[in-house]
Amino acid sequence: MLVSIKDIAKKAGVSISTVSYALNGSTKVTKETSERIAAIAKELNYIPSAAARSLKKRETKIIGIYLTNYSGAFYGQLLQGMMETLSENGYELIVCSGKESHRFLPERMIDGAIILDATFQTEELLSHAERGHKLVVMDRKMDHPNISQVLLDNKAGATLAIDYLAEKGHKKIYVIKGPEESFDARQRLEAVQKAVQRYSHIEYVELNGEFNKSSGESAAKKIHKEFSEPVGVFCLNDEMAIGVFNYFSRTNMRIGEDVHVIGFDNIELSQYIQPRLATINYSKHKWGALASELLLKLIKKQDAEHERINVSLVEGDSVRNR
Amino acid sequence: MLVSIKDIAKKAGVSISTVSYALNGSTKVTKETSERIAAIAKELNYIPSAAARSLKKRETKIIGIYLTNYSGAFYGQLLQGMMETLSENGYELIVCSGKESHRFLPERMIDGAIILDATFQTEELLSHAERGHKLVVMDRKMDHPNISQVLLDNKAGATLAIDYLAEKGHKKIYVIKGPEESFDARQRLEAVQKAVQRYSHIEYVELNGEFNKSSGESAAKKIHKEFSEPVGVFCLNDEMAIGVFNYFSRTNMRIGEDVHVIGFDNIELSQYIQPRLATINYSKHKWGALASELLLKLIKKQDAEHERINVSLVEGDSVRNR
DNA sequence: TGTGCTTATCGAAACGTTTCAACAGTAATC
DNA sequence: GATTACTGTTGAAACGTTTCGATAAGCACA
Repeated sequence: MLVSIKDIAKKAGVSISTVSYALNGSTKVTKETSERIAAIAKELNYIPSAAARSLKKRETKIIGIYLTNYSGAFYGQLLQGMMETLSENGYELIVCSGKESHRFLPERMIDGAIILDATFQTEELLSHAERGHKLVVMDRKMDHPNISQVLLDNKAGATLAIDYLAEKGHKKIYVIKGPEESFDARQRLEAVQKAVQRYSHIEYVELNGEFNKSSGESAAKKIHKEFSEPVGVFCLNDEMAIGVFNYFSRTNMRIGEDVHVIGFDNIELSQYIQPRLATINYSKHKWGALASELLLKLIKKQDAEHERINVSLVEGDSVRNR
Repeated sequence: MLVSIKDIAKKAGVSISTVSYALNGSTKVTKETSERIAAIAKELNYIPSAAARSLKKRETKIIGIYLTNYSGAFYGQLLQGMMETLSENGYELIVCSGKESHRFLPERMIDGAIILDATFQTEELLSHAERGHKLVVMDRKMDHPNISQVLLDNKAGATLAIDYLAEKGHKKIYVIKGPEESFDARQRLEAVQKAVQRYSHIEYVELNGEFNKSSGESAAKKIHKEFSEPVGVFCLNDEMAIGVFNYFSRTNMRIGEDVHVIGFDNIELSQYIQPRLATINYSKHKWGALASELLLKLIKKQDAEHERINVSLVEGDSVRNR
């Protein structure tokens, strides 16, 4: 027996509409009754039903964040950034992951969603936007009045990394790529290819990677096999760089001497490993917060906006002069 | 204009109840009409309204997880563990954090909640349980038919740590405590006090800590000031141990020689810092998964259960023989 | 006294489901 | 041929809100 607006109405001797208006702070209802109703509501321990409200108002005050997996090292900070902005504005965050969850976006009448999940087809997202759903994408470029985007400046980051290696005198550079599905990986790789062309004397080799430690290790193994002179290695994310560290720690080769490594993401770990990993930094917290802000704007019927998160170089002893 | 069950009914020339039964796979409705309805539903691009269903059925298929903050190092794995079990069973996970979110538990008619948030008062939780909410607590002991609990074996862990230090010949042991609100911190401290009594020759000192890096650093500073001979330090979590590492890396004292450190949690970082941090390990993934399982059981009207997560010692060069 | 205006309150419909009880229609049983 | 039992379908109420349009009361003014 949930206590509803109806019970309050009965006890207060008014109609349910009055109660509804009162509880929602409408100016129509007189201050006197309004206070009386509030008192009764508290007394009866009234709790509004979010479901009923959603049904009627066609809004849920819920935002969905879609991730592929969140064991990844920086999702914590990302979520933290989102939570802060969202909860300040009365929204809650629902975290969705896995194939099943796609169903969820339309069914829940979620007010909006943030996408960081390559398993979504762009057409799928487009059709949601077409139906009026508000989206923010963090993992692809899209152009639609219901879709905002906030992307990393991957190009600048990758260029920074290559320049750094070149500047330190490296003539042979390996790049450990990311998964084909990842937008960030593709953008970073593209920028690398462009950057490397500017240095005609540099020998440049691409290796496959999957943005996780074990693929970093496998790549490192290949580098080890054909090793003859000091090389630079740009890992398209830090996680793989850790894998490279792991591999070479079991050999007689030294990071920062024989193998010079730079990563991307500046995850927390990177500052603790020895030697400190050079990498490309950006604020995950800000990234999440900005995505949320854009989404809230979009929900308030404002226009789609496109933002970019700046990146910067973090030097570290994992890269030294050749 | 959302397409509803009503539109399907009209198009199929049947009543809305038949459509509802058909779509829910009731055996009452004949296979023939059932298929016809399904076809029409697909054709019209029908999407059920979760809000309407929730309102009527009084269930949401949403589980809430309440956290204080999730930038903490192990929340990723924890959430991952939860997500897996929950989504297999058709539930979604809504992550709640911050004072505001307390309101959320009753309003959303969430089917159940997992609590890992010391800012909840135990009485508050009790009253929710009393109203019929299903809860799993991971951060306190509670006994109620609607509340299951799954706790770490903090006692065993803390004892393991002290024994390890004692075994390595340490005669002076510092303990860096956790925040007073934290159940885990309290349990660990209690066990430490008990364990230390068994070694009458050990000098034992408590220092305050807040489970974060900076409080680890402050504690380290104190240790540094009164330093005269090699000491053992048990940090009640790894995060603070990292703080201790940070502090001493700026001094001329060496971890594993002058200061011997053991932590608790075995966060990912711990295996990468130099020297490897000795610590107490347990599976965060399993912890999360088990909590979810218990909650699902509870929702299916089964009894409350209490489970315990085992811990084990991870040796590391941050603790050596004295 | 009647007209018009404002203000506080109310009734009722609507949101999209689920599900109980009722209902025909057919088949089975005596 | 009457009773019973089952089967597939239906109507209607209910879940707890919001909100539009109507209504009544109060007041000022002519």
